[in-house]
Formats: sequence, structure tokens, C-alpha cells
Amino acid sequence: MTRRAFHHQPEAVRQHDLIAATLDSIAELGLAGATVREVAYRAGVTPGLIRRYFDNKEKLVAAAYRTFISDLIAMAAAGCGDGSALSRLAGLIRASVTAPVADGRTLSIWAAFIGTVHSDPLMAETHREGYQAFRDLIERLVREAMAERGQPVSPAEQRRLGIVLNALLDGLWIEISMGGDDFAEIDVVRIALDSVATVLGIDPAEFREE
Amino acid sequence: MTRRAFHHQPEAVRQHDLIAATLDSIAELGLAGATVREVAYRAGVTPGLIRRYFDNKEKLVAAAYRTFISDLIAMAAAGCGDGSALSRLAGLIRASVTAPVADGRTLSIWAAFIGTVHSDPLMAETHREGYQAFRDLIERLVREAMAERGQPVSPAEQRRLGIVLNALLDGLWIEISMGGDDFAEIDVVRIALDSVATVLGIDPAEFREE
DNA sequence: TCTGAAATTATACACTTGATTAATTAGCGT
DNA sequence: ACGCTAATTAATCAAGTGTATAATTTCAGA
Repeated sequence: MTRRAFHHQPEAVRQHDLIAATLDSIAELGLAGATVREVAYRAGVTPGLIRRYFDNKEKLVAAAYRTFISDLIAMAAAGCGDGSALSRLAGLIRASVTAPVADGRTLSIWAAFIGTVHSDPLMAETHREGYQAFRDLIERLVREAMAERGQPVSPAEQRRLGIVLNALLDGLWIEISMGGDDFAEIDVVRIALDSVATVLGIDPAEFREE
Repeated sequence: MTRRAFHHQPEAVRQHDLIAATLDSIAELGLAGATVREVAYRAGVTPGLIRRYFDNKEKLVAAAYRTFISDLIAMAAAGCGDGSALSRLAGLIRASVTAPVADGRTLSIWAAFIGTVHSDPLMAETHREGYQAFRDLIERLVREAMAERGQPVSPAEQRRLGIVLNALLDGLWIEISMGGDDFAEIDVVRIALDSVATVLGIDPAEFREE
């Protein structure tokens, strides 16, 4: 007849835990499985508590999407290092096609969220921001790398290269993360670096060394 | 007090209508909005009837996914025409980055389904089949096109090119279909053809003519 | 040590969902 | 024209959903 024991937690911690539990639920059970009760259970908390930290379930999911995307881009960007622009670009590519960015769990969460973008304005806005941020990152690296090589590109060409490279990286990321195939046997990093170099008109052998 | 009038329909028609209604629901309301009642309403039918043609809602959704993917690949393949292998490859690319393949509605449905693949074995199997079919199509076209040009590729190289081209097309398809940006101003077909040509080591100007 | 405010739980509600079943209707074969 | 089978509707159910609120517990500050 006694209530379960509990501890007070700072707001930031509880919000973080709830978001983490939401992402876990989505990864394992899909978006439909991320019910208020399931999330609360995984966070070691009672369903009602969620409402103290998030107005809606909708708000909770949106917040989870925001942190997920922001973390994802941060992980990719972290692979850049701090060398030349060309080596930073190579680093971004490496990070994009290897764990933890390219990963089944990550893809599952991304896919679940993407499925909501079209019919949910709140999710659409969050998506747009993340997409923009990633393509800006790519475009900047391309511009700096080409300038560094003494082959500066026009704004239009920079935009075109941004579109193509973004598509190429996204596609490879999905393909590898999905990974029904035995990508383990294949050197995905080399494939990614070589194809990007080819698109940029850089000698693949040279780019590989970066 | 009279019941609503109705008409008997052959099994194939009803199944088709129900699947179409399911896809419409998903496109407009997302997967969560594709309830039994919503689908029935759009099909001009009563909820209970669905169970006569599909064991589960799960089976209905899986069937919708199967026809969706199969139609999508058929639409892309229809762009190939029946000329040389190189021109068929160019046709596939054109079709992949223009409507009705590259299209907001199509992407929305695809995204909704993709979000379920990881947590639903039935959907996973359907996905695998469609993915396999599309990459086989690309690999075959690449092999034939390169052989036709007197530059036959090894199996390993063919596989590598298949991976890269598939990624590139998928990525472009998503980017264009999402279309938050003003892709209307940009010649996406030219971008797609040029980048594929570059990856294949073919002169873009030549490929563009195909 | 005690008290009050904040955090957390417990309980309940209204609603939607997918599923089930019996009653009714349509339309083909005879 | 008519009956019979299959198709369709109507009505209902149990389970699960997000949400609301009151009762309880924790814990910092006096």
C-alpha cells in the first residue's frame, strides 16, 4: 500500500532522461511504440510526470527530434578535426559513413521522425533546420577546400556541388546504416572518399591520404 | 432507418481501392492517421469490410507497402525506354529525379513506411525485396552500358558502382522530393545526369545527349 | 527539527483504436 | 421471378491512448 520511492531531480536531468527514453522507445518499438507509458517506464518514472516537463506528448517528441538531429550533426562535424579544409571534408565523410553516425539504431530513429515531417508542421520546421545546417556545413567545406587548392568555385557551382555531395552522403549513409547487405566486407570509407573526390574533380588517391 | 446502399465489387477491385485509400491516408495524415476507420471512409466503405479482404490492419498496410514499392520501381523503370543501355540508364536517372517518382506525396509515403522497417519484420522483408530489385536494376544497366562502350567492368567494380549510383540517386530523389528548397529553378535532371556521368567516368556532355 | 513548496505518484476519465459478430442486403444462377 | 450465397453494414467490445487532477512524498531552508 506504500507508494514507490522516488527522488527529486533537476529539471535538466529529467528532461534529458525523458528524451533519451523517448529515443530508445522509438529505436526499439518504432514511433507507435513510444507511448507515454512506455517512455515513462524506461525513464523510471510515472506517466503523469511527463506532463510536468513537456506540455504535450507532441512537444516531447519534437524535443526528442531536435536533440537527436543536433547530436547527429555534431557527431558528424566532430569527425572533421582541425586540419586543412580538404582534410576536414575528408573527416566529415569518414564520420558520415561509419558508426556512430552510420548505424542501424540511428537510422531507425531518423526514419521514424522523417515519416512525420510531411503531416506535422512542428516536425517539418525542425527537419528543415537540421537539413539546412548540414548542407551549409558541406557547402562551406567544399568552398574552402577548393579555394585552398587554388580552384575556387562560383556560388552556383558551390551550390550544385553541395546538392550532389549532400545527396551522395545521405544515400551512402542510408545504404550503409540499413546494411541488409554485408557492408562489413566492403571498405565503405574508401568508396565514399573516392566517389566524393571524383565528383569534386580531385584525384581519389590524393584525397584518400587526407 | 434504412441502411446505406452499397454495391458488390470483385475482390481485386475492393483490395485495390482499400490499398489506394490506405496510401492516400498515409500521404495526407501520416501512418498514425491511417486508421481502419479513415481508410474505410476514403474507400467509401464500412470499417468492418476491411477484415473480409485483409486479415489484419497489419496485413493491409504491408500490402499497401508492397504495391507502393512495386509501382515506384515500375515508374522508374518505365523511364528507361528501349534504346541503348546508356540511354536506358539515362532514362532511369531522369525518371528518378522527376515526377511522379520524385514527388512530395511519394516521398511522404515512402518515409512513413521506412519508419516501420526496423521494428516490423514483415515490413523489413518487403523493404529488402524492393531495395534489392532497384539496385539489381542499376547494376545491370551499368554493366551493360559500360560493356557497350567497350569498357567492361569487373564484378567488384560493378558492385561498387551500383552502391555509389544507388546512393546518389536515392539522395537526390529525397532531396528533390523534399524540396523545401526552390529546386524548380534548378535543372535537377542535368545535375543528376552530370554527376552520374562523372562517377562512371563518362563525358557529361556525351551522357546528357542520351 | 519542522514546515512549506516543489516534485512525484496514483487514480481516473474520455476518447480512439482494431477487432468481432449478427443482421441485412445485393445480385447471380436457376 | 425467386431463392441462395456472398458481400456489406451496423453495432458493440475490450484494450490502449493521452490527459487531468488530487493525494502523497521529498527535501531545502529556517
